[in-house]
Amino acid sequence: MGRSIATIKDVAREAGVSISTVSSVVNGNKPVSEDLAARVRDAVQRLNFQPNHMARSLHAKRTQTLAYLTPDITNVAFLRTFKAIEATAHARGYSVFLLGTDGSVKTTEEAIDRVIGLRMDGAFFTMSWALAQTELRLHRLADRGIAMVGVSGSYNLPEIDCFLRDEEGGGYQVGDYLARLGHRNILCVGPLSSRAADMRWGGLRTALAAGAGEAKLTMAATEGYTAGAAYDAMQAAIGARAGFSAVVAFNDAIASGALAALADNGIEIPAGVSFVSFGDAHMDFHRPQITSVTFDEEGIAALAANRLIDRIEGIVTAPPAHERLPLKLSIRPSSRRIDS
Amino acid sequence: MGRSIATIKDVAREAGVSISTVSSVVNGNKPVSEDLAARVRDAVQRLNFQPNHMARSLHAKRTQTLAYLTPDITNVAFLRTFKAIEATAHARGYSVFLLGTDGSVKTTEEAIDRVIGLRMDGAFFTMSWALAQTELRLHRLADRGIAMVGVSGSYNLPEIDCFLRDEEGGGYQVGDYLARLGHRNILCVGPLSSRAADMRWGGLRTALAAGAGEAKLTMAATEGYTAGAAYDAMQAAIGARAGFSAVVAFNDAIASGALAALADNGIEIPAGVSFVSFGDAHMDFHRPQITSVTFDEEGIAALAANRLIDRIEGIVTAPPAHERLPLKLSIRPSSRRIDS
DNA sequence: ATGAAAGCGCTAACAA
DNA sequence: TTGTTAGCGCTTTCAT
Repeated sequence: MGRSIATIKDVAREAGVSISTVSSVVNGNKPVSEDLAARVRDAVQRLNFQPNHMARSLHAKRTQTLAYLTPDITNVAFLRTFKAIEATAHARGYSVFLLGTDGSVKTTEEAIDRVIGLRMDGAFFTMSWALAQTELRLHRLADRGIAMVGVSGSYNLPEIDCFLRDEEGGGYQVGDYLARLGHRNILCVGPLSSRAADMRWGGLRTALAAGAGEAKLTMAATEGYTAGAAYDAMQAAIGARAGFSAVVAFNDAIASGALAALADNGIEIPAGVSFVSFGDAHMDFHRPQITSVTFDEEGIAALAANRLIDRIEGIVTAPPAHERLPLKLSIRPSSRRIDS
Repeated sequence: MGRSIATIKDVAREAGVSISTVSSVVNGNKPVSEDLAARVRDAVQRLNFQPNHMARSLHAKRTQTLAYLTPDITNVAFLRTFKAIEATAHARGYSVFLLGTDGSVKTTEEAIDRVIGLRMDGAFFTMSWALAQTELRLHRLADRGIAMVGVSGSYNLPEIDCFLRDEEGGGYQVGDYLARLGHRNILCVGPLSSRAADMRWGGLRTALAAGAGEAKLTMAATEGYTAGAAYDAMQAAIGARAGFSAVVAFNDAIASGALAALADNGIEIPAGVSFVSFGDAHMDFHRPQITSVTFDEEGIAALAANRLIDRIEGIVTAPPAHERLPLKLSIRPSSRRIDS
């Protein structure tokens, strides 16, 4: 146990060469005679040498670490994004920290402090509401030359690359679909004061207006994004006899709470009511399967990761791009045609 | 943007003091006259100085970073553990990397490489099967003085502190409960060659033997831990008319696949069959609610995190402890009494 | 092709 | 109390 870790110096001594020669061999960036190179490789092997990352970073002023900030590390969609980001990052030699913000400004600030403190090279942001509140302080990162990109979420920050979802388009697809099935009274369950919600419900409303003369949209507002809140909101809506033939849930967590409330009231899907969700592919095994708006998390993640690293490494210097990636409506048996 | 980041030197110049004075003020470990201290704090403020973590670590030979290795970063139970670990770690000044191993030896090795490469101070391991396979190579960490503790999972590694779950006790509770309800034919869905499975089914069997003279345990083996695999296994068991009155699922992912298969075959819970799961509290909103074995993830995580850090900081030097923390059976409406 | 030496930003002896 | 200085382990000129 006492055996201390081998340094480049130890390797140099062991191989009988200078430390700069060792460095050249290890990094393979400077020509070295085969003879010495072999001896160095040998010594590295014997001593189990691994370059000290701290020393390297200190010199390079780069740490090869990134951060992924997201409001809820428990949300499967974000996790899938993280995983994909990590894969790309690892492939390019970067490690990434998963930092939860709990959707609170304070925790977000702490996370940002951490990014700065650890001198991370870049950060991915889930473009959520709390983040937008923090926006003003994001310059702290920019000032220090820390690269940033936005993923998922709905807020577009003009200063940075953003790879977001076409929420409006997604909402439109849902509305269009429901309208075609003959639905005229739709209950939306989800948070009220969220940009994402505005866009989703907005798209929905547009489609309804276009496709189905008279249509009514009722809101069942949840406090926050939890299944519990959705359960309560749904119970309230049922109690109020809101009179709806279809329910649209803001996301899978919301969906699962709403579905539970529906079940507890003996309302069956799709017989009693049709159900659609903005899904995180969380509920593949729910029965009946839920029609939902899905998204290529992995694709967007790879895009974002490569862009961030390209910025860091100076490969891309163009002005920030703002992309809205398409959502797809996966139709499953949770909705049915009704007679008007 | 071009503005480079302030170093301790800049602060020293700005405040008109020596760098060691700045250091003392920043770290508050050496007495400094109020006059100079104030000037330093001012300069720090003005220059927005934050000590360079790399430089610090280089000197300290400590990075204040930890790793949490787990087979599936998508599993809610592990994530909750991670979150709790992170909370404790942050409170004590450490950051933690979430590293997925996909339950594969190769990926686990890569994760270990990363731990070494980044010179992390310690690592949490989910004591899974793949990890046990890697066991022999874990000495690479030990050799370098990297602290380790095991959490969750079932494998006890004698060399390190382990905070595991009392799987057998959990299994026993399930068996006891089911036996009391009169069940004599029980189907177990889950992986076959897993230590955790052995222990869970073992406890179950013991309880059955103790409580219910003749009882039959049938295995529906899944390949891996996915809901998809469970769905297939359950379908097969139903097809084989295995004749069971109760199903016990290995975990929530398995449960969700099995439940889907049951539903697709028109078998209702608990009317058609009783259902119990080793749960990750993933399914609070499933209907009917599932009786399940639950666990205090947060508690174990805090325990493990504090222990790991205590080891790193030399606060604890006692020989490795091996604790098995109790599981609790949360009874919900998914099981019913049957007549024998 | 090889090596000596100067930092990278910080901490901690050691002097003053 | 304050300042000077020698590293921590590595990369990278710059000589040789």
